[in-house]
Amino acid sequence: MSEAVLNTNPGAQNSLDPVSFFKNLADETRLLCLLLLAGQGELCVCELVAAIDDSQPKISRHLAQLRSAGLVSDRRSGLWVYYQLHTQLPAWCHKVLQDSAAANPAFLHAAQARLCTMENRPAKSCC
Amino acid sequence: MSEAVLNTNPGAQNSLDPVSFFKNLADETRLLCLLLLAGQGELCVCELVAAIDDSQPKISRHLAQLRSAGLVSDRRSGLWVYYQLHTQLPAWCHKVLQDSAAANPAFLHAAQARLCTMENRPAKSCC
DNA sequence: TCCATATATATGGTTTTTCATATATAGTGC
DNA sequence: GCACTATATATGAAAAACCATATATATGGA
Repeated sequence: MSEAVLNTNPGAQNSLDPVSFFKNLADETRLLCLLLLAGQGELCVCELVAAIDDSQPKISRHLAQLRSAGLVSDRRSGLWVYYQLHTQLPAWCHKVLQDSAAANPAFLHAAQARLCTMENRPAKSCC
Repeated sequence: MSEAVLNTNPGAQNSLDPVSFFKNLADETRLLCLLLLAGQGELCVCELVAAIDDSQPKISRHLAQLRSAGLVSDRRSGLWVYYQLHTQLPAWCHKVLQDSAAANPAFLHAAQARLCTMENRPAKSCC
């Protein structure tokens, strides 16, 4: 999967213009997904659904948007699809996400708490 | 002017939530305004109109939105109204703007060039 | 089959843009 | 001082474009 690419030439990673990038951050659901992924490394859809406490189609749709913009990549493992920040995300985008997460703990707190108390988490993840 | 404030208690500056912040950056006109202001310090409306090369009402509307969100402040000097990044902008927001400007020279280049060759600039500004 | 995830369609809502006009200040001549 | 004109900026209202959500349905692996 994850056929979405930032651009066709694999070397340079400059096709993500700043306006598109910020458009993707300008939604609570997507920003939560990105900042949670920035902190946790990799999460499957059901973990994001539990953390953000919203409907599965809604989360899935926003993840698809982030994927087609090249901000995240996905991999399937059995039933679950895991998302992470795209490894080829430009450095400045990564920095913006890290800085935003660090500067806004209150924005992430509830979601992180729900993630940590989630029952039957599929992976060996943290917390 | 500039009755817009980030919040009512003058001390803490936390009322700007990250989603609202990024919504304000998620538009080409507004992002150009912000990044130009981040680089130039202070610009009047007519300079921004010339740099961005768009209609005056459009620029004015977006500036009003940025002002009411608390991202910029304005002061009138004679006929001209000068805008700058709000001095009480949270540090992480300032950082995001600086990093974005530094990482995306191509996004700003044309506007900066138009600004520098602008005729009859009102102020003693740079270039 | 069941479960996790993705997608299609319809709909409601928000954002953006444009045009025309209004307001504010400055300058000039009287 | 007052009237008139010019320039800079702001705003009201309507149209257009865009975005997000819900429901229902589909897909694909175990």
